[in-house]
Amino acid sequence: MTVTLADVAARAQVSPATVSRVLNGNYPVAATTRERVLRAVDDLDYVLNGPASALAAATSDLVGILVNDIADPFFGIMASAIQSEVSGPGGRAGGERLAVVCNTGGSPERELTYLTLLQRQRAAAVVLTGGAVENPPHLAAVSAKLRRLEEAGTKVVLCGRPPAPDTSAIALTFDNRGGGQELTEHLIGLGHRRLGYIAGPEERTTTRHRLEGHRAALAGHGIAEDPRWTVHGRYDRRSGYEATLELFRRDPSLTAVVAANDSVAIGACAALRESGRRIPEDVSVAGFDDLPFSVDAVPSLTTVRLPLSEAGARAGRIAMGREEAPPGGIATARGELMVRGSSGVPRS
Amino acid sequence: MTVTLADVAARAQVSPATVSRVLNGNYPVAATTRERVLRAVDDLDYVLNGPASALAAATSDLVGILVNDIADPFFGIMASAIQSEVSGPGGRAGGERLAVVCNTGGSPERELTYLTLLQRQRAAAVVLTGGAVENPPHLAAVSAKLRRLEEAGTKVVLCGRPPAPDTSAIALTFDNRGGGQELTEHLIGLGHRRLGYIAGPEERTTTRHRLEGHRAALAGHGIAEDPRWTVHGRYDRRSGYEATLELFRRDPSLTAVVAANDSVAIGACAALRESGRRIPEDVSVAGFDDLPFSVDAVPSLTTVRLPLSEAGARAGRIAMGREEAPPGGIATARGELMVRGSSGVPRS
DNA sequence: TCCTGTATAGAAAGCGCTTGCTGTAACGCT
DNA sequence: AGCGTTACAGCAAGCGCTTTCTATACAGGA
Repeated sequence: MTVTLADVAARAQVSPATVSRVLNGNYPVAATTRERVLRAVDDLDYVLNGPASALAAATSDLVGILVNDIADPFFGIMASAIQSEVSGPGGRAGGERLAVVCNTGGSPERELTYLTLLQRQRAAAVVLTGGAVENPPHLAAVSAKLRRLEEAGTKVVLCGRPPAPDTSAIALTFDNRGGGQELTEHLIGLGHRRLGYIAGPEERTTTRHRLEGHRAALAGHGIAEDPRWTVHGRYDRRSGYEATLELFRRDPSLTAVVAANDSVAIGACAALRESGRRIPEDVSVAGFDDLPFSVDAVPSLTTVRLPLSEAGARAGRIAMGREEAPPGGIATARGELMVRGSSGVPRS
Repeated sequence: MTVTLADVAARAQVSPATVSRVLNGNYPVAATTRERVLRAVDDLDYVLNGPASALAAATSDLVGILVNDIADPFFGIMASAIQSEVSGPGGRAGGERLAVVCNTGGSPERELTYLTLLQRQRAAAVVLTGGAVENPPHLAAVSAKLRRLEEAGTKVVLCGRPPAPDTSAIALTFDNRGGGQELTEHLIGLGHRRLGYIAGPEERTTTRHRLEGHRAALAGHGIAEDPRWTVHGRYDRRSGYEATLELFRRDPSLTAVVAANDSVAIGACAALRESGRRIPEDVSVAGFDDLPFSVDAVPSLTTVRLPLSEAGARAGRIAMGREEAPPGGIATARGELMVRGSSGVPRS
């Protein structure tokens, strides 16, 4: 059998209660006794039984991080930042909290399943990252779930995600709308009037907000939008590649392509190159997020930088109660326009 | 208070034992009773108490996945594959297992801390991904930890990592040595005789094996290696950028740069471009891993494709006991040389 | 010297679930 | 009719910890 608290107690000649107190350090224990207990723990290689401890104390050291796609650096960067804050300051996995990343794959069902699993584990906190699916029943289901989690004492933080109605979840959102608008305005400023837009999956807040920003910019400059100029796809390179082909099949006269995110933009670049169009001489391209590889694209990608790491870190700290929640429970971070080589004046 | 099993039992007019059996489905229960219980569960919105269940049953549904850097797609892709297998076939997060990704940041201490945390949670399985730190005391500590985990009934699988001595951990490794050799041989075959090598961090198995392969290729073709031609760095873009500058400062006559991985190679490309060297006309570049963005680099990157997703999926299945372990507990996957635009014949 | 206060340790009652064992009908067999 | 089976359902004993409450010892004050 594995070593139990009682074994340690026996070896240290104290009661189990004392061992527990030494381990938790939340009750005065004489220095000599503590010594003895600690040595016994060491001698026996004792490891606390998490479930038993969680059951008795009605608390747990699990913190859940939900991401849409763990293979996407967008989420990886946020998750990494959240995790390092959750694991304790100083970068050590101290504080002894187990930060766990759960990959929903963007599926509403899996999102709910993971929330239930975390609820079952009585997680100390849950951080949901990235855009939400905008399907009303699902939204309601998630809100209900979050409410129950909060009732059970789980701290809920949303990172890069709009507020959840009827919950007291803290929301750290990105100004996707403003970023999208600024980006398109940059292109318009360069002289572009015929802009294709490769949007993300439908029914996603991120998709909608970025697209709204784009359209606001067009409208603001009196540019009538052609419905052929918008294509929806996934948030990946492949999708950008295919959507670009489709876009130019529909209207070969486009002078710019705005993508839902950097991965999509990279795919768009590939498609343009293969079809013999130069960037940015023939067509300008813009992305969103400013992921690490974007600066290395050739030409480097014009995009909107989102403070993923900062937001993640903050979300982690709030989840741990180490930072106060923003007033109103909502904070919005702006994106920063990064003008690089992939955008230029259109060919006349 | 939250709803307990007893509450459900009361509402369904059965004993707690029966409710437990309905929920676990591991004991015959009359259909009508089951119905009644299920309805009560639904009515009360009951969620099992994980810790209590784990304590009583002495098992848990937690599966740990250790990665060096969650923001790096290399690990993201493996983690994603592992997780989807762990969460049950069909992609649903069914099977009700909580696959948790733990980010060690490449730190030996955090690796051990996470292993202890998982041991504490009595994890059902643990998958360690990526290269190991080759520091003897640390190696021994990890092996000891893995042994204790196994004693406690935790299944241990290594994915993309060499076998752990004195444990019965299943190891799914990559043939980094062979891949490195093949890659360099490709370059030599093109006519290169002066090759720079940007290695990963020292004391890492992955770093060592890839470098060994490179050197084996050189030796096999009678090319004497200049110590100035090897620089160590981190596994990221930045490191590749700096290392390349250093490499050409030391020896401007190099005709090829082989990088520890694709991110490093991308950084190398940026440095070369900025210093006015064309790829591959002036200098050829090669990476390793074939991450998704590598094909989109300009020119696209010559590299070695590793079956990350396949290996991860297999590791996940083995961890779940859904696939038999390979004979001897070890399986090695070969890399596939991907010749693309970044490598060419050297300028004469 | 006696009493009160302070510091420390122990006893024991759970936390909410699982499961071996013990009923107890209903059924089919000889 | 008698009895072994089968099919469920319940009882109750933990699982290994935490924590409240109680006990003890010693110090200091009156």
